Order: sequence, then structure tokens, then C-alpha cells
Amino acid sequence: MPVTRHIPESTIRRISHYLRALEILESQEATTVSSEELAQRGGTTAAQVRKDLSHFGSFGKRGLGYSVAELADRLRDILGLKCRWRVVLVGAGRIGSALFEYPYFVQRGYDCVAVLDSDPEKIGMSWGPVRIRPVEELELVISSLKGDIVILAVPPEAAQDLADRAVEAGVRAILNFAPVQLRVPAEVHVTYVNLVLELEALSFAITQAGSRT
Amino acid sequence: MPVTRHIPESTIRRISHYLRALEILESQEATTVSSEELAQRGGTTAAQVRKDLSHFGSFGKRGLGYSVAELADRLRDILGLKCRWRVVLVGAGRIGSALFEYPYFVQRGYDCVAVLDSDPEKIGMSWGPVRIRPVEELELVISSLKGDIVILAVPPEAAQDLADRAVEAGVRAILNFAPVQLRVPAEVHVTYVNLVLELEALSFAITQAGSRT
DNA sequence: CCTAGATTGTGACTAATTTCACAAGCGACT
DNA sequence: AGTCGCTTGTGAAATTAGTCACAATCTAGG
Ligand SMILES: NC(=O)c1ccc[n+]([C@@H]2O[C@H](COP(=O)([O-])OP(=O)(O)OC[C@H]3O[C@@H](n4cnc5c(N)ncnc54)[C@H](O)[C@@H]3O)[C@@H](O)[C@H]2O)c1
Ligand SMILES: NC(=O)c1ccc[n+]([C@@H]2O[C@H](COP(=O)([O-])OP(=O)(O)OC[C@H]3O[C@@H](n4cnc5c(N)ncnc54)[C@H](O)[C@@H]3O)[C@@H](O)[C@H]2O)c1
Repeated sequence: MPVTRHIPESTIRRISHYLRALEILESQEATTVSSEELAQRGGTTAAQVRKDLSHFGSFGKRGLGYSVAELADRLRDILGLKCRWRVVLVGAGRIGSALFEYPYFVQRGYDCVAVLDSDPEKIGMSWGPVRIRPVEELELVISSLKGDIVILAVPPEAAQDLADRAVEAGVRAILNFAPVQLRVPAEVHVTYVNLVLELEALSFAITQAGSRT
Repeated sequence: MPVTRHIPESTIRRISHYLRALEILESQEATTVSSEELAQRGGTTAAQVRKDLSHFGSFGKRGLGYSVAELADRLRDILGLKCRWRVVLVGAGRIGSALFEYPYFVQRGYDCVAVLDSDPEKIGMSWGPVRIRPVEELELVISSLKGDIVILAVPPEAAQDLADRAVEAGVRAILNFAPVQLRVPAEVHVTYVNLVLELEALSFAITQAGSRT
């Protein structure tokens, strides 16, 4: 891999898409794929695919395309999917339980090592092999189970405080479902899932399209 | 509102954030706000806030800032939140039910007018006032209930087919939770929620940061 | 009425990202 | 070995997004 310069966020997103496309191709027992085909499946252009990949090295064979298995392997490496990640889930509500039961995360290397909540009715319940713990144990859980990633699926009022505590306990990555902007030190990475925002993007687009003259 | 040129997607996202910030300010009974303050709450810079707003007109008073109530009103207008949207939810599984029960959608103007599924065990069940219908009724529901937005919370294999049917029935906007890129005509708007992708962005970032020399 | 202090709106500049275009490289076939 | 068809990798060009700096303009207060 070449010297790691800054890689655009959008490139990473597309790399994820390419990997998913490659996995489908793998299951169909395709052995090679062209940038053109990857582009179609990933919803972009062939030139973009090649540019994205060129940030990390050159993995293809001219005249032939990319080896499906080899490229998939390289992309997993790039995305950090060669190891398993320990995820701590905070908030055992609707979103939390949907995530917990989603099998694809485990398949991709994300193991939910602990679930925490503040609701006395939920604490102590068992979700499969995992028992829901009181949220007071957050720091303990992160340090003792070596949590890498915290998922916040809690009400917006609670999110910042929990983020602070998680960061303090050493977590470097947070996935936040609460519709608030978290304030964290620069070395901590946060991604957001904000469903209302997605709907608003849609209603803006429809309104806009309709009112165009 | 000035002639509607192309507005960056990222501007729309930020506008959503500003609106959320303004609603919090409204509840705290603030009457005016500066671009600087909005920027802090929205996680961006003051210049960006002003640039974003300038795409749509000029809403502030120099020397004073923006009227909280007035700006919120204008942003709701821009985002198309002045009317109620009729949402058709396809897939009454884990994600579907979490969405259905989320009160903030209704508060923001998105009403779930129908829920559909293909599972005979689920069809006929009542979710509050809504009865789960067979997915065969998709076209009927969209046209008779005038659905504006379809949410796809179904397995990836089913998503493209359902999207095609929804588009055929006249839907102009789709929110897709299935991890596949949908192929739709250009006039149809699609947004994606892809949780695995968010986690992958995080594991990339952590891996990257660690290996930096 | 006039000045001081604050904050917007915007055009020029800078940075980032995407698209383009094509030389270079590979395999297959003769 | 030589040629042909195809596809990558990549610098350069074009486009798009974001930052900066400041004139314009508002309120408040004397
Ligand atoms: N449900 C949705 O469809 C949806 C959509 C968009 C955004 N969200 C956001 O996702 C977050 C979770 O939503 P949800 O629908 O799962 O909510 P929920 O109310 O179903 O679950 C929240 C859980 O967090 C727990 N909790 C509250 N305070 C806590 C604390 N301090 N520490 C630990 N746990 C705490 C609660 O006991 C509850 O179990 C919210 O911020 C919500 O705004 C949800
Ligand atoms: N649960 C998660 O945390 C999560 C995370 C990321 C992505 N997703 C994606 O979201 C989608 C939904 O996930 P889920 O966890 O809710 O799945 P789920 O299995 O709980 O629910 C899917 C629902 O869709 C229904 N369905 C299947 N085929 C259908 C069809 N042709 N027409 C109508 N309904 C049909 C099923 O009966 C089921 O009720 C999937 O594409 C999944 O990959 C889920």
C-alpha cells in the first residue's frame, strides 16, 4: 500500500459498495470483473472505480480486469475487516434490538460484546448469550472487554454524556443514532445515522422537482 | 425564493441540522441567533451557514442575526415540511417496526399510511390503527392512498423488484434500508441507509489512524 | 442625528473531487 | 513473434464545494 495520504470519505463509502458487489460476484462464482461492471453495481462510473482503487495501489490486470477474490481480499484489508471488532451497544430499545439481531454485522466481523441500558426493567434481561447490563458499567465494559466501537441507540438527551464517558474510557469510534451532533476530540471518529434527515432530503427533492419551472 | 439552481446535497443535510438546532432554540425561547451560533450547533462554520442559506434567499438582519422563528419557518418551507407526507412502509420486520413506532416522524410531518409485508403470519396483524397488508396491494395502496414516499425495509433480494413496482405505481421518492444500489429512473429520488457502511467507515478510520507513521 | 459595534450576504479565492483521455500493459490468436 | 482488442492506471482538465474577507447595513446608545 502506498504512503497513506488523505482519502476522501466518499471513496471509502464507494469501496464498501464495491466490496458488497464483489461478494455477490463471488457467490456467483465469477472470477474476474471489469471496472465498468463494478461501477454499474456500485452506482458510479468506471473511471471513478479506478481512481478510488488507485488511492491504495493497483490491483487489476490491464486488458483483463480485476480478480474478484483478490480484489475482495484487498478491499477487506483496506476497510479493516481482516480482524474482528468488539462493539458495545448502548440503548436496548427499538433500534438497539434491531441492530443486535441483524446477522450481517457478525458476518462482517462486528461482534456485539455487551449491551447496556438504564431502564431497570431491561437490565438483567438476556438477549441470547448477552445479558443487558446497567449503563453505569460502561467504562468497566469498555476497558475490560476492550470495546473498539460504541453504538449509541439512546435518546438524544443522553447521547453527549455517554459519548464523553465512552471517549474517556478509551473508545476511538462511535456510531450515533441520536439526532444530535456529538462533540468529541479530533482523534475520535463518529458516524451518524439520521433517518429524519434522509426523509427530509427526499421531501426537499420532491418539492424542488415539482416547483421547477 | 430565487431561481432554483442546483443545490448541493450536503447543503440540504446541513439545512436539516440547522432546523433541528433552531427547534431546540425555539424551545428555549431564544428569539434570535447568529450564523456563528448556528454553526456551532450544526457542526460547521459560520461562513458555511451563510453560504448555505444564501442559496435560498436572505433571511437575516445584518448586525443582529436571524429570527429563530422566522428562519425555522423558512427552512421548513425549503425542506418541504409545510405539508404532511404519506409514507408507505414495506417490510414489517425489525427495522420496519422500529421506524413505525418512532414518534418523531409523525411530529415532522411523515405519516405512515400503510404497512405491507409478504409474510402470511404478519399480514392482518394490527399495528395500532394500521393493519398490515399483503405486499401484492403495493400498487393499489400507492395509488388509492396517494403515497408520496416508500420506505423499503425488506431483504436485499426483494428490494429492486419492489422499487420497480413502486416507481411504476407513481412513487417519486424511496428510502432504502436494503444494502443494494437501486436502479430507478432519473426523476425518482432514492436515499440509502446503510449501517454496515457506517461501521466500515469507522473501522477504516481506526485502522488508518493506527497505521499512520 | 451620528457613531460604535455587530453580523449578514456575497464575490473572489482555494481546496477537493470527479471526469476525461490516452499511453501502457496484458492475453489470445495467428 | 506480431498484431489486435480490451482494460487498467494516471496526470491533466473540469467541475464542484468550501473558505475568506469585506462592503453593506442593521441596532443601540449617546
Ligand atoms: N426508532 C427509530 O426508528 C428511530 C429513527 C431515527 C432515530 N432514532 C433515534 O435513535 C435513538 C434510539 O431510538 P429508539 O427508537 O431505539 O428509542 P427507544 O426509546 O426504543 O430506546 C432507547 C433505549 O435507551 C435507553 N436509555 C435511555 N437513556 C439511557 C441512558 N442514559 N443510558 C443507557 N440507556 C438509556 C432506554 O431505556 C431505551 O431502552 C434515539 O435517539 C432516536 O431519536 C430512532
Ligand atoms: N436489522 C438491522 O439492524 C439492519 C441493519 C442494516 C440493514 N438492514 C437491512 O434492512 C432490511 C430489513 O432488515 P430487518 O432486520 O428489518 O429484516 P427482517 O427480516 O426483520 O424484516 C424483513 C421483513 O420484510 C418482509 N419481506 C420479505 N420479503 C418481502 C417482500 N418481497 N415484500 C414485502 N415484505 C417482504 C419479511 O416478511 C420481514 O417481515 C434488510 O435489507 C437488511 O439487510 C437491517
